[in-house]
Amino acid sequence: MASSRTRRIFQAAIDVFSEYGFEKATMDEIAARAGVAKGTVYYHFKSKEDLFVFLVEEGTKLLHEQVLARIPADAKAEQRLRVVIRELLAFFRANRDFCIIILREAWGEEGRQREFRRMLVHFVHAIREIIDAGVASGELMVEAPDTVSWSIFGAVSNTALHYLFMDKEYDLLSLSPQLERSLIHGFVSPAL
Amino acid sequence: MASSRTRRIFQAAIDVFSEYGFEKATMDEIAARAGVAKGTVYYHFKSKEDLFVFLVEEGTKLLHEQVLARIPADAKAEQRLRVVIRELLAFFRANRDFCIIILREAWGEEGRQREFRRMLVHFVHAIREIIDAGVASGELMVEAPDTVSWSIFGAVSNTALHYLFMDKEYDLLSLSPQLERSLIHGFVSPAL
Amino acid sequence: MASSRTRRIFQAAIDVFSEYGFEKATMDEIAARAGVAKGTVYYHFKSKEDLFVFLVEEGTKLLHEQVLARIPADAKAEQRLRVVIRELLAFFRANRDFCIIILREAWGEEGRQREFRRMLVHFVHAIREIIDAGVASGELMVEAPDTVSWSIFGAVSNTALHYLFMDKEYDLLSLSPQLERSLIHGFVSPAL
Amino acid sequence: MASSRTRRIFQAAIDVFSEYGFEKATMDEIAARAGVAKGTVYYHFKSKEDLFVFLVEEGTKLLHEQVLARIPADAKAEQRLRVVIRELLAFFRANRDFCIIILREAWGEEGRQREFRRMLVHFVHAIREIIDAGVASGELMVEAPDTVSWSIFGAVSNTALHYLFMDKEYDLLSLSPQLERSLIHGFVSPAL
DNA sequence: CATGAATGAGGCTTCATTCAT
DNA sequence: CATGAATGAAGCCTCATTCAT
Repeated sequence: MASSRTRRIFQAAIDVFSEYGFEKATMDEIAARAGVAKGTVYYHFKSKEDLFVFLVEEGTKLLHEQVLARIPADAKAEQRLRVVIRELLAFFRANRDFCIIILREAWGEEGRQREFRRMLVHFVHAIREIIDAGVASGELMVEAPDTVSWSIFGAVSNTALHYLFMDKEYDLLSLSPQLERSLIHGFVSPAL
Repeated sequence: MASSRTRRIFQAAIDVFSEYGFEKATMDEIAARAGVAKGTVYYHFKSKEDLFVFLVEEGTKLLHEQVLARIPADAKAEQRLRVVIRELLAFFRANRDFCIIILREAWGEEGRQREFRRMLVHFVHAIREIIDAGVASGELMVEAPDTVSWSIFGAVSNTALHYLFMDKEYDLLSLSPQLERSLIHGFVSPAL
Repeated sequence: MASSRTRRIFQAAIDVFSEYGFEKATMDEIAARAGVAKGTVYYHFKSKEDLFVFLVEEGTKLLHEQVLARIPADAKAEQRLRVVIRELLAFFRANRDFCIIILREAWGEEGRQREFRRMLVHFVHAIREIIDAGVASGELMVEAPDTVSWSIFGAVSNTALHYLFMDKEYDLLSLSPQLERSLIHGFVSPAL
Repeated sequence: MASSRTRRIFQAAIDVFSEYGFEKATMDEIAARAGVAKGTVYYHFKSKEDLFVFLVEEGTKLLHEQVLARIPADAKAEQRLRVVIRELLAFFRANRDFCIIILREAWGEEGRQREFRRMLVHFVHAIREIIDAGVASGELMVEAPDTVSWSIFGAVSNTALHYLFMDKEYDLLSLSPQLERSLIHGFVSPAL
């Protein structure tokens, strides 16, 4: 990702993939939005698939930097989970197009789709470790940590996706308190 | 959906769409799996898009019959939410391919994608009504019923999807107790 | 052309052919407009081409009855030419769709196109005979009777076509005096 | 129409269209005759229709250059009409295929057909202006200049078409004196 | 490094025709 | 006689990829 030419093409690709999906996106459109000739795209990326693979790698890196790396190592489990939820929403807001791509292209048996799932699995695994630690310390009570980890991820990502498609500019961060509360504490009235 | 021929083609379409996604699925493959000539597919459905539209309609009907219609009208909110979760999982198990299609093709701006979202919105709205009733009766305590409804749906569907892609035959119903518990009551140890 | 069924289909064919042209017309549309099943069309006419051949035959007959047969055998050449022009315009008015088909499909090397040209040649030959007779009697002075015959036919038919496409209901007969005069006498001011 | 490749394809298109007509012509055949791959045709012209539109534009230009621009501005009306007839025949001879296409595809309601008619209307209008001028100067005596203009055009074009289909190599220019004379002066014997 | 013309495999769709009922 | 479901050849068009400049 050295040259700025490469980056311009890459950004155009994210743009186009998120708008059309992998199959319907065309290399012509990507080249046009990047403002380069089609041959140039092929000079920097060997194929359409390759462009997509790059996306996964880049995304994994970003997810690390912008979400996982920000989880406080020494806080309590609940607090760490709250941070995950909040930062994941922030990540969605900051990388809208990219997130749409991932969540749309993760379910299937094509090579790139497995790649995307691997990335999600990796992320969910991080959630799981927080939960495991919380359980070990007696702070949390979770029978099926794997299921719970996926359901947290699913709840946050699907909800975010829904609001983004309702309104491109929706401030996802405002959902954070509600999601944190309902996911961690549930919503049955304590009184009952 | 009268003739059995029509149904055969429709089933083949679900099959192929779930395996390849809308864009990559080919009418040739659908015809081959249905065991008819390509022209026959077009005799029964006027286009690829049309086949997809049928899918939405059929799916909406199934979702109604197999999930929404089974929610007990007079039970308590918590109980009704548990049923929704359980039946949704059962629905995923019974209509694996169809569900994969929906969740994959729901996010985008194409006509069929909006159609799918409309269907999801409809379903989530049903969850929301249960929550509203529970809040009205004091049984539940929910600040943001919309967000919570989407997060329930997202949690269940994403988790189901994940397990299905890990193992086609995974018994999704076994996830039900865990999801019911963690979603409704949260998972912070009561002790703390 | 016995049964009324056959006639209904034939009329529908003229309708559709004149609207779409031979190639773009479909047997489905013809069947639909005739109010019969597609198989029925094939029961009465062996193929699309066959339907077209019928058209030529039928048209030739009509042209005979409605134009050629009305030329007074014993009148002077000029008078007979005037009748030809007038009756040809009347024929266009009465068989609008059919005439459009003929003039559109006459120029090409396909079998049916040669057939149509044969029909035109036959008609133009009738004009030529009038001219020849007029020349023989000293009434007319024509160096190239063949060329003149075609140019009369071309002038009348093209002009008619133009007005019909400007206005479906245009009264073609009103063109008759003008065409008769200008074709037979020319239009250079006699004074000069 | 810059590159020679583009021109080769265009020529092949005229060739094929004139031989088969718009509907029956295939892009495969055009590509084959141009000696390029099918994709190449689409690289230069975005659709079959587009190729046809080009034809109209190109043809309109040629008609201007080769016919209309050659009409002497200061000659007498009769002389100018003679030139129109002569140059139109020359145009038919020089652009045989193109002319066949135009006259065959001008009558119908499709977009391209209206386009072709527009072109003819433009041309006939030029004839009409000559006639109008001749009438104004007292040189001609024409009651219905519009009808006469169309009939001149129809006479020349239909006659030319007929001879071309009889003999591809027929020397159309030899028809000019006959057509000029019979159209302008009529053919009733002056003696009578 | 960059270009963009050229390619051809492959996809969607149409439609004349057949044939079992 | 009549039907309409079924067929498959054939047409239009797209687009990832290559390559000579």
